[in-house]
Amino acid sequence: MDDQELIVIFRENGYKVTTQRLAICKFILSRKDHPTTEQIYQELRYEYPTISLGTNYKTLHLLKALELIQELGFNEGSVRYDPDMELHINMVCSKCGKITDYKAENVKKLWCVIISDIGIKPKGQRIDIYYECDNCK
Amino acid sequence: MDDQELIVIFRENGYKVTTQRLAICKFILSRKDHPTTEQIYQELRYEYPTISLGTNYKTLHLLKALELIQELGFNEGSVRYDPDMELHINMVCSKCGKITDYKAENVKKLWCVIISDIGIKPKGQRIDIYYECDNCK
DNA sequence: ATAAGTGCAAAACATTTGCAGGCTT
DNA sequence: AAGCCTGCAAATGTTTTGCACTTAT
Repeated sequence: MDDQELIVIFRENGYKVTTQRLAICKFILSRKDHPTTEQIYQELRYEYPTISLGTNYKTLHLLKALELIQELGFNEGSVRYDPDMELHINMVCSKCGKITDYKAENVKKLWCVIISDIGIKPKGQRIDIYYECDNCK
Repeated sequence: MDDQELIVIFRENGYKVTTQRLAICKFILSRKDHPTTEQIYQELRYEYPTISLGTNYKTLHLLKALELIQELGFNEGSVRYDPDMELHINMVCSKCGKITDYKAENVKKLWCVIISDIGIKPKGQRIDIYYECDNCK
């Protein structure tokens, strides 16, 4: 997603376009490693030293409300953000905590079978697999 | 799981058997609604008015380490506990937050297919479906 | 008797909120 | 010009930690 698309989305939803918002949005939307709030804040401070934690939180909530990112609560006392809104599996290393996404056509098909078995219309889903990643084993 | 089984598990793992531990364990193991730490604490205080929050947290961590319960982080700023360690789907109402488990043979079969597709040995998994429950819609 | 567990209170974190000043529209 | 947005700081909420006392072994 480029700047222009983001700007249109903000304006269409009645939100102003600010430097901070663009920066936070572009940052999280480009990351595939599901960073925590703190990681996002710390990395943004390199380029925008005066950016505040509050703005960081508010903007992430905004992005969630706009359904551009997904919030994943973990039990390490952290919330992580995932810009992939499509059906996928979060592969979580139970040692180092690294998360990568797994996406495959077959997963989608099987998931559809499960959904129709249950007989409800989901608003969303979250699928985690905990394992030991290559680096850790 | 009855008292005797729990007592054996504690002793075998080198943990002492105390009134508080038994109470907290029996409570959470019997609950199917994935209560939060606070809910567990508040409910236990009716019967054990002097029980402390610290003990509550420590015992829940112990149970997690013994793999008797699962800790599910949500993004409402809460951690919930689930005594069902088998493969199942957490059906989470996105309005009222109520969680019920969905378990079916078919889910297990399909899950096995997904796992073998990915080609790793998972240590565990978490599957949530967000929807609107009957009461809320 | 000893070591581990409890309760309490303080400390450590994470997140939210309120508000004065600044920036987008 | 008006109102939303930002940065800061204080408030809130949750979880962890330290320690003296108690209890299980």
